[in-house]
Amino acid sequence: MTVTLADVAARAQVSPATVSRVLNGNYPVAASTRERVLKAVDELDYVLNGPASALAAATSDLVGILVNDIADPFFGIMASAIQAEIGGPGGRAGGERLAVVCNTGGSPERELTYLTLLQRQRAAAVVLTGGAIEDAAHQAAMDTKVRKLTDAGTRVVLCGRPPAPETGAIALTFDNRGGGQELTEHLIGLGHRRLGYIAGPEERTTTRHRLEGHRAALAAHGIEEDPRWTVHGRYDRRSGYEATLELLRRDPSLTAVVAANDSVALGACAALRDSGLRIPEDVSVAGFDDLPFSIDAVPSLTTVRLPLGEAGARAGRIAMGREEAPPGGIASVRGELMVRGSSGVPRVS
Amino acid sequence: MTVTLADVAARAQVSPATVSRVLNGNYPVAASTRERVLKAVDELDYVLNGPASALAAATSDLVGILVNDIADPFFGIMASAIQAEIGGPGGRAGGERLAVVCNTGGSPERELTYLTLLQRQRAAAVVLTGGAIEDAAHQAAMDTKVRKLTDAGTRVVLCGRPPAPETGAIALTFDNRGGGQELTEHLIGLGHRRLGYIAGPEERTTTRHRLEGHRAALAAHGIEEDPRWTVHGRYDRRSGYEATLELLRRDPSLTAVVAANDSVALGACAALRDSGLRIPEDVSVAGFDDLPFSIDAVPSLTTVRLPLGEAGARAGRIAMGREEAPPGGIASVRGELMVRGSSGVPRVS
DNA sequence: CCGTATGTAGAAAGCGCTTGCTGCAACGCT
DNA sequence: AGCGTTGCAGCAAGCGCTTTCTACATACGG
Repeated sequence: MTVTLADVAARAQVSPATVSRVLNGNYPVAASTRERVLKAVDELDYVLNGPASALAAATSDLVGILVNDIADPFFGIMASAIQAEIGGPGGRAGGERLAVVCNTGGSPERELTYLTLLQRQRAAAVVLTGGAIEDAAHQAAMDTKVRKLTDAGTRVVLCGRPPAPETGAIALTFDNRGGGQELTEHLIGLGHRRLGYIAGPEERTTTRHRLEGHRAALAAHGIEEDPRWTVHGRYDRRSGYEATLELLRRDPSLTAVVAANDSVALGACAALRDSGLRIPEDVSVAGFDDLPFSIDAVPSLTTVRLPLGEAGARAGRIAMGREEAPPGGIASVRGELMVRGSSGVPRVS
Repeated sequence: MTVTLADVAARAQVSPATVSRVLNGNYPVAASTRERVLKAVDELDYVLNGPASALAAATSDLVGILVNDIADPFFGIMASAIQAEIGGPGGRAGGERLAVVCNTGGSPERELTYLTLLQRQRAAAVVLTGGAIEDAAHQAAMDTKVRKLTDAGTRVVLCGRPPAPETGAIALTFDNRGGGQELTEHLIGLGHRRLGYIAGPEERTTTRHRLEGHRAALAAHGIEEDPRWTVHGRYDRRSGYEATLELLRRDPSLTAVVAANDSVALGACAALRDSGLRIPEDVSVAGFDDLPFSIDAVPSLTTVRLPLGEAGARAGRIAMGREEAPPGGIASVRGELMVRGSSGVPRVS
């Protein structure tokens, strides 16, 4: 059978208690004893029984990271940063923490399920990333679940997600509204007056915030928005392609298209090109997020850079208690406007 | 304190054993009793203690998925497919399986560490994705570790990774050699005779296999390879950009550049463009993998499509024992040549 | 030289669950 | 009617750790 603590203890001629203490390093053990134990551990190739340890200690080394779509670099970059900060030494029992990412696929049910699963595993912390779903019932369910986790001592931090008051969770929100506004103001500054907007799925907070920023910019410059100028889609390229065609059909005189994110913007570029329009001479395009591929687009994409890596790292540190939580448990992270080749002055009409 | 099985039992007026059996559903329980138990579970909002359960049952609901780089869609797509197949109902204790992805960042040490961590958690299965590192010591260490896992009853499957004989792991390998050969033959068929090759990191099996395929194609057509035509880099765009510049410096007369993967190919396109060369009129470019963004490149990328999603799904099913392992525990998955705009007949020199 | 503080190790009681075995009705068979 | 089945439920023994409490040296101050 597998080697147990007792086997190690026998071999090192000490009690199981001592072995446990050496491994956990939270109790004085004489250097000579420690050495003997470590030697036995090594010789027997002992691997701690995680469940047993977690049961006895009432907490585990597991940390969960929830993402909407693991195939989307937006989440991949964030998850990578979080995991880098969380994983590694520092766990219990002389071990590493096990930072794991869970892919919800954007489904509210799976989101909840994963939370339950992590609760069941007695996870040490949980980081939730990405925009939330604006459904009252689901949000309420999430909030109670989160509350339960924090009550049980699991640290919960939200990264790029709106705060959840009264749940004990710490939030690092992206200022999507501000970024959206700045982006559209840039376009307006170039002279655009007829701007199409490809929004994300209606039920996501991110979608609403970016759109609100866009509208705030229009309003600030006295531009009256034509209802035909906004189309809702998904956060992917395909959707951007189709939405752009629809936009063009509704109003061929648009001089700029603002997309919900970079993937959508790429789709928009393709659609424009396929429609025989040049970027930015005929139509300017703008994205959001500044994912790595955005700079490779031809022309490269004007967008709002979100500090995904930095925010993720910070969220990770907070989850580990290595960095203080922001005052009030809420911090807003700003994006940075990246002006590149896909936006230019509008054609004279 | 938290609700335990005993609390539920008390409330339902049955023994803890019965509650456990209802939850696990692996033992006959009278319908009326079951109902009473379920009601109590619901009323008390009971969440199973995972560690306790895993300890007693000597196995857990955890399934690990190891990836080299979570921010890379190549792995994201595969991980997503695997997770979709593995997660969800079917776990023990009326529960879901917890499919988690672990980001090794391509580091051999972290790869090993994660395996230990998963072993410690008594994971039910582990899926390893991506090419392996060609370092004898590391491979030996990995093999013993894997052997230990399979011996302990953890199913291990390799997805897009070379087989590890004698370890008990099941392998679903990508035919990188065949794909690489087919790709280069396509270029040769168009008339190219001077082909640059941007390889991945030297120590990865994937790199070697793709390069071998490329060389096999050259050899098959009697083209003698100039050593200046091959450059090694990383699997990212940046690397592709720099490598292409280097290639151009070494031999400006190249008419085609074959890249280690699509990201590298994108970088190559950018470098060529920045050097005033047209694609494919002046230089043809080819990638590998066919990630979603490849079709958006301008011109769209000629590449080899790897069935990432299908392979991942299959790996997931095998890991769950829901699909039979291939004969001999090894299967090779072929890629499909996608001829698109980035490859054309060479300019007349 | 004795009482007390100090440093280190062991004994043992769980942590909350699973499961082999036992117990007991109710049932059907001869 | 007697007895082996069958169907459900409970008992209790762990699973392999952690941790409190106890025990024993040794060191130290008065």
